[in-house]
Amino acid sequence: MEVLLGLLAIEPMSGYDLGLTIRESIGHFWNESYGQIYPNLKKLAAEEFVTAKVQRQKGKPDRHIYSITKKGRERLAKWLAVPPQPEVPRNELLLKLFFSAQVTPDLPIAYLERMVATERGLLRRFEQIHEAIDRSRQYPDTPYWKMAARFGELELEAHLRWAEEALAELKELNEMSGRTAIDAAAAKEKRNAGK
Amino acid sequence: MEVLLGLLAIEPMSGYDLGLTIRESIGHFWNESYGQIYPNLKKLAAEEFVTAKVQRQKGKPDRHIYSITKKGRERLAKWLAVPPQPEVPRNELLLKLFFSAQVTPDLPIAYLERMVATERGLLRRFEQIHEAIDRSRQYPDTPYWKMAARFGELELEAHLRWAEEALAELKELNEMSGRTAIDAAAAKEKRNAGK
DNA sequence: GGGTGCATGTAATGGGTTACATGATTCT
DNA sequence: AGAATCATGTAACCCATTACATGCACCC
Repeated sequence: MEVLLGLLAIEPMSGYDLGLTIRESIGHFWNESYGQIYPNLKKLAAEEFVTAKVQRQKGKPDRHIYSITKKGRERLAKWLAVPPQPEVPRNELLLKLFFSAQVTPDLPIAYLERMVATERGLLRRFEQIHEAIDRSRQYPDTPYWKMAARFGELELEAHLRWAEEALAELKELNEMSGRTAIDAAAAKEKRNAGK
Repeated sequence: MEVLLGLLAIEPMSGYDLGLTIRESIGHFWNESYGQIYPNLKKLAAEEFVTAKVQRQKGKPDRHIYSITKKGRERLAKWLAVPPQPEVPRNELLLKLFFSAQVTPDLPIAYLERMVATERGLLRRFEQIHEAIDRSRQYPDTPYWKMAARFGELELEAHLRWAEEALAELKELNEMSGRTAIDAAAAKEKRNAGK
């Protein structure tokens, strides 16, 4: 709901564009589906937080370009003044890892390797985001946009460092899984005593 | 749903205990409310993934102790074998920061300072979690539990480093906000050219 | 000819939180 | 006396995703 207001405060655009913009520029910390965007735009228009102009097109459907109103800006400012509530995280990968003693270690190993691959790709995307922000020169916004992007970058780096550490340990566990649990525990004791 | 199965695979317990356990040991990456736990336990029992035993108490309501069945373990293993889907993140703080050009910088400054305070507290909690895991000696599980806790730790550290970096920049922006936007932009240009 | 992109929208479905209700005990 | 803890459970509600529907244009 308020994301729409926030983005329209930067620039008027259509519901479709809002979807694209959300995915491309704030997708790493926020998400909104079209099944949410279109009905919410209607509600915002009904309460006069935004106004719509129809733009006819040939061959393609009409575009509804939404602009924020003064009333909308007030509502946005009011929302921005509400301290953000701590989120309830849900990390399925960690949950499965937590229960992985129930299966063989090669399952979590595969998951972490997949995670490393996708996150490495994302890391490169952040460089592009920074460059895009630098090019845009939308003055008062840019420092905030960069901070948000930087957050994603630092978090990703932390994830990758963790994943490497965890993978090393999982592979050790995997090698030991041939022996019995007691042997494995003893081996670990010995190693820890050694250093 | 499957969290319940996973936790009951470690140890039989009541719905109430499941709620406490989730909050205390996996609360940093997963959450489940009682409005979810109790109905789901009923469903799991109806499909024979778990069985219940009633434990009478004086003064307090009866406790329903749930245990996982063979069928339940199979279902858990099957679920663990499904690759975890990448989550849709939602970070309200970052979203508000992203739009903060609409307000004065002291708003995001306050939010980040609050975040730093709460996360520092959490960081200390992680030490306790590690110690608790070390004490428990629940053999095959402990390495996985430690990895999950380590994830939370590293992520927190990354957040804190980011917050310090961002706070420094926000305070700079705040000092400049007395002058006009053009002055501020010019000042930044100069600084960047200087180094 | 068939897939993809543009562009809007609705309906079904599912997931989850919050609030409420109960009732005894223990702590402040 | 009043609040908090133990312990279960239900119902109302909100939010969100997914699937579906439409229809033209463009590319292979």
